[in-house]
This record gives sequence, structure tokens and C-alpha cells, in this order.
Amino acid sequence: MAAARVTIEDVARRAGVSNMTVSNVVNRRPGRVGEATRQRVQQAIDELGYRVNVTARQLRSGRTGTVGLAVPELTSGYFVELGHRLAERLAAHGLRLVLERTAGDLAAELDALSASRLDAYDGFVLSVVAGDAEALDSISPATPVVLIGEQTVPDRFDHVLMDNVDGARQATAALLASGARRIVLLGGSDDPAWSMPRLRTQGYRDAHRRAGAAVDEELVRSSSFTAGAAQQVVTDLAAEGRDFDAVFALTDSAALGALRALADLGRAVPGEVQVVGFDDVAAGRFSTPRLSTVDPGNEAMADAICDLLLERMAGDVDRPARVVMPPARLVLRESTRFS
Amino acid sequence: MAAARVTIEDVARRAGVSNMTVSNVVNRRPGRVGEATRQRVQQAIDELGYRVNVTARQLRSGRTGTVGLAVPELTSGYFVELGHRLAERLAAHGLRLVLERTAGDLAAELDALSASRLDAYDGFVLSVVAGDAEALDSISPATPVVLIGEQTVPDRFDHVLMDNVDGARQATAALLASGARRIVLLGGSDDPAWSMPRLRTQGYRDAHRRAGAAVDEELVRSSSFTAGAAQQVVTDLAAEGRDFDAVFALTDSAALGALRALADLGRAVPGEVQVVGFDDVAAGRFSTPRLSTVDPGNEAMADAICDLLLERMAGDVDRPARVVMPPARLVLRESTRFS
DNA sequence: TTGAAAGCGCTAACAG
DNA sequence: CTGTTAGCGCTTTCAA
Repeated sequence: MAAARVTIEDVARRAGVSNMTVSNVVNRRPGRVGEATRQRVQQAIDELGYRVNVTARQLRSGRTGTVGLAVPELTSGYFVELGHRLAERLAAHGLRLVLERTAGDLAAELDALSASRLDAYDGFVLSVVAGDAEALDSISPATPVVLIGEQTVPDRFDHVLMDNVDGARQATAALLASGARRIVLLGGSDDPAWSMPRLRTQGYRDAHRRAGAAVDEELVRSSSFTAGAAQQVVTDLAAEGRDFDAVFALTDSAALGALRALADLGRAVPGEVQVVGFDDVAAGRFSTPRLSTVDPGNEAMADAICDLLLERMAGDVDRPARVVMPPARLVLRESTRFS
Repeated sequence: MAAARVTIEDVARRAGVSNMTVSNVVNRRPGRVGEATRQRVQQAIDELGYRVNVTARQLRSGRTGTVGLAVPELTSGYFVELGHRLAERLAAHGLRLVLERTAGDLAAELDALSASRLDAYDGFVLSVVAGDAEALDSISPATPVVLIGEQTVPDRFDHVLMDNVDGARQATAALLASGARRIVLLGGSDDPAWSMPRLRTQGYRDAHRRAGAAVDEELVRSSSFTAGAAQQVVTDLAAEGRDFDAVFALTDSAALGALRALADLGRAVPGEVQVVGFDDVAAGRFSTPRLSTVDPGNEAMADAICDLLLERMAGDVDRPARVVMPPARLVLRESTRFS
């Protein structure tokens, strides 16, 4: 069905040359074919409408020209934007990016690392959210893999992560400095199994401790990170009569949901309640009010992921694994009163 | 690199059978292998950690198990959501979806339809925005292709489109019925080369005509459909001192940008200016105010695309091409004053 | 129920 | 500069 019916052999016959010469023309191998021959072959190619069969080329060369990116959520703005950044960079190297969803569970993540899945790719980027170190330990893929996410991972994997603790600390500290004292932590959790929430929660607690401020545990609310879930949590908080003067949402999606809920509640942002998100997603620049957030170093992370992957794919299989963690940076917009 | 090092032959040798028997076991071909043999082969597979080489299988079978979706924009919420819907449906049939970007230009779209690109897929979905009928005419791919987008296309292609004219007419008519008289058409254009804007613009004009209202051509503004561009257009309009009491944005992304600009301008929505978008993107449910929009039949479109593709892929190559256009439906939220 | 032979379309390696 | 040989790993076809 998808097979090009005209093969390299048809072209060779028509141009009166060998398969190999056609292959050399097609692949623009320098200095391997005379100009006259080249033109004759090119003409045959055009006349016949010949196209290389990528599958055959792959079988022979062992490379697929594609990189996989497995993430827990395809609807999250953060992962879409990450995919976009990666796809752009990889395209510059002639590589295609394929997105897969792991649904955020351990089994799916391990499955993504199984040899059969990996075989389809020259390189693989896996966002580890639920995995734990021991499970990954048993896996040692032939395909270069870069892990992203905050999980502790075996140190033979290249690993790119955010400075979650410091980012959360910066956001919380700024909130405290601006006078906020009752800060909702939206999506917060101390559950060690889920490391991103735990680390950001730790940053939140650190900032409080440093400022000599107490954390009201009633304001630490675990939740999924969709806008809808976050909206519900904030609405519930108000219905319970909880007092709060700020919301630190663990993701921008959640922060956007919080903004929506606060508008429904008639609480002015940032006048009565300040809001900070995390991720620096594009949508936050167009919300009303514009969302203050933490930029975890999105561009630097994408760069690092590509560099790490490309090095391995270029054959540098034996260098020791590297861990990259770009600095986090506060982005102040309108949902806060920072100066 | 990505090659599984253990081949079917290794397994065959170990199990003391032929390649073919291993293949039969791996593919669970019914009644082709005895139970005792099956177990022996399975054991060899497990011991050796054998995985099929997907590339080799593809070369032989001619199928790749993946469907391509080529869209002009990867950052647009609409296309991401479409990709998500498609990926889900296709996964149910064991098919993988790969997203590609065409950058919205004709050359890229035609390139996407070239045999070499198509060879990588068992089926292909192309969003035609810039293409014109004649250019597509010369192409007759062996791979099943479904076209989406409003361009007139050769009738040998299956084609799924939105009821752009009616959707835009409904939106505009509702605006007019609610008393609006000076309605900005954000992204509007009569340029025949770009059919989506042209059709939605036509619906806008139709509604005015039917209501006996005049269109102020100064309010018809072409623009790209990013939130940023739309924000700029609305800001400019105000700076020019144009009077307007509603904005019909040709996409939700643009509408969100308009909302942002209006907030900056201090114009109350929907009190002073009403806003309607088009696409029914998820983000519109969380904006402040929530965005009224046109649902072009997103779910029905995804269903149709899959059905059409799967029929062809199942071998029904000769049935006449079909055109599917689900009805558009107005979704009223908070950015309008409709009852 | 099992196996042998014959490639799918391409390219690496080596000759000429 | 050009050609020949030999597969990549799998599955289709046909025979046993």
C-alpha cells in the first residue's frame, strides 16, 4: 500500500548504470559519481518518479531517523511546548520527533523503555513521573535515552531536570516578601512517590521556614494539575471558609484554573489573592490577569536534552552519564504584587 | 544502534525449529504450530530476550503501523486537540499517530503528499490551508489520504471539513441579534487563496446581509491567528479610535488574544464589547470571561477522519471519495450577552 | 504442523 | 569513477 512501486533497480536499468550508482546519486555521496552519469541518473529518477524506500534504507542502515518523546500528558501545555522545542531542534539535524503518552503510570513508563518500543527510535526521551530508581535499574537499553523529571534515577542515564526546590522557594519567598501569609499550595504533596510535587512542596516549606512563617497544613492541597481540578480545589477551599491571600500552583495549568475560580468567587487578583504558577507556559502571557510564574529554564532544558541525545547518537556511548539542571527564574507578571 | 541484536534466526536455532515457526509463534498465527513447539519457541524467545525488528517486518509486509497528521501549526490549541482525539481513536486500532508541521505553505503541503513522505505511513491526514485544487490534482498517492480543511480539493480525495460559513453566520447573527452593530472580524479576509478565513468571512457577511446590517470594512482585519497577533490588532483598532461593540475572532486563540487586549484597554466584556471565537478549544473554558465560541463538530470530525482512513486502509481503495461536514454549533459562555 | 527458498529495497564493502 | 556481491530481519509462497 505504502510501497513506492519504482525501485532503485528500475532507475538503474533505465539509466544504464548499477544500483549502487543510483544510490550514490540519491544520497549525494561526494566524488563517487561523474557529472554526466549523475545527470543521466537524475533524469531517470525524475522520469520514473522514483522515491527512496525509507523502510528499506532503515533496515540496511539500522537507523530510523526518529526520536521518541514519552510524556504523561498530551493535553498539558507544558509537554506540548517541550515537544515543540525538541522537534524544532531535532529537525535541524534531520531527525523527526514522535510523541507518545505514558499516562503517567509506572508500567507504561517501563514499557516505553522496553526494547521493542525503543527499537523504533534512534533516541528516546522519557519523562519519568511515577517511576522509581529500582525499576529503571533493571533496564539498560541499546538506544540512547535521556530521562527528564525529578525522580532519582540510576546514574547511568543522562538526566535533565528542573530546579524544582529552588523555583518553588523563589516563588514562595517572593509571595511572603510581598506580605502574603496564608499561601495555598495547589497540588502540593509530601508523598515521596511523586517527586515533582514533593520537591516543589519542599521549596514552599523551605521558604516559609527561612521567613519564619508557619505553614497551615490545611492550605496544602494535593490535586491533579488540570485547570479543571485546580478550579475545583480553590472553589472548595472558599466553600470551606478557609482564609488565604495567595495561591502557589504547582503548574501553570493549575494556576489558570485557580484564576478562573477566583474570578468566580469575586476575589480580586492580585489585590486580595496573589497567584503564581510554575512552567512558564505560553497561555500565561494572555490570561487575565497575566500569570506570574516560574520559568524552569525551558529553553536550556530543550538544548540540554538535544545535546545529550545527539552526543550518544553520534556514537559517544561510553562517556559517563550527565545530569543537567538549569536554574529556575521567577517571571513576574500581573497576578502578583511583587516589585 | 536501535537494532535488536537477537534475531529470529537465533531463536529458531535455540528452539531447534525453523525461522518460519518462530515467526508463526511471534505472530500468534492460529493453527500453524503445535502447542509443544509453541512453548519451546516461547521459552527460547524469553531466554534470549528476542523482540521483533519492526523495520524488517515493515519492509516485508509493506505496512508501518503509523498514521501521519500534517498540520500548519503545532502550537495552536486546535491542532493539538485534534491530534489528541485522532491519536486516541487510532490507538484503539493499534495505530500510532505522528504529528508533522507543514508551516502552512503550499510547497510544504505538497511535499507532505509526496510519495517519499507518505511511504513512512499507512495513512495520512493533511490539513490543507494553502493548497489549491490544481496542485493537488497532479498527486495521486498510493497511501490513503484524508484531507481536512476547506480548500476545494479534487474529488478523488476523502475530505472532512467544517461548516465554516454556517458557523460564522450563527456567531455573527447571534451577535447582531443581541444588539451589536459594529463587529470586528478578527482575522477576516476575502482572499480566495486562504479558504478558511474567506469562508468564515463569508458567513460574517451573510449574517449582516440577512439582518439588513452594514459591514464596516475597516472592522474586517486580516491577521495571523496567534493570541499575540490578535492582541495587537485589537490594540491598534482602539488606538485608531475605531468604534466597535463586538469582536468575532476567526479562531479561539485569536479570541483569547482579543480578550487580553480588551482587558488592557479597560473595555468590559461582554458589557461594552462582546467576543466570540471559533474552534471550541479547551482553554476557552477557563478564560476570564469564559469564551463563547463555535464548536465546528470536533468529535464528529475526528470520528469521520478515522472512519474514512480505516476503511481505505482496510483495503477499500475503490469506493468513491466521500466528503463529510458535521454541523457547527454555537457554544454560549460569558463573553457574549446572548440569552 | 513444519520447513526451504525467495525475496522486500536498499547500502557497506570491496573490486575493478 | 563504477560495478559486484552479500546481506539487513522478516514473511510470503509453496512444498513436505
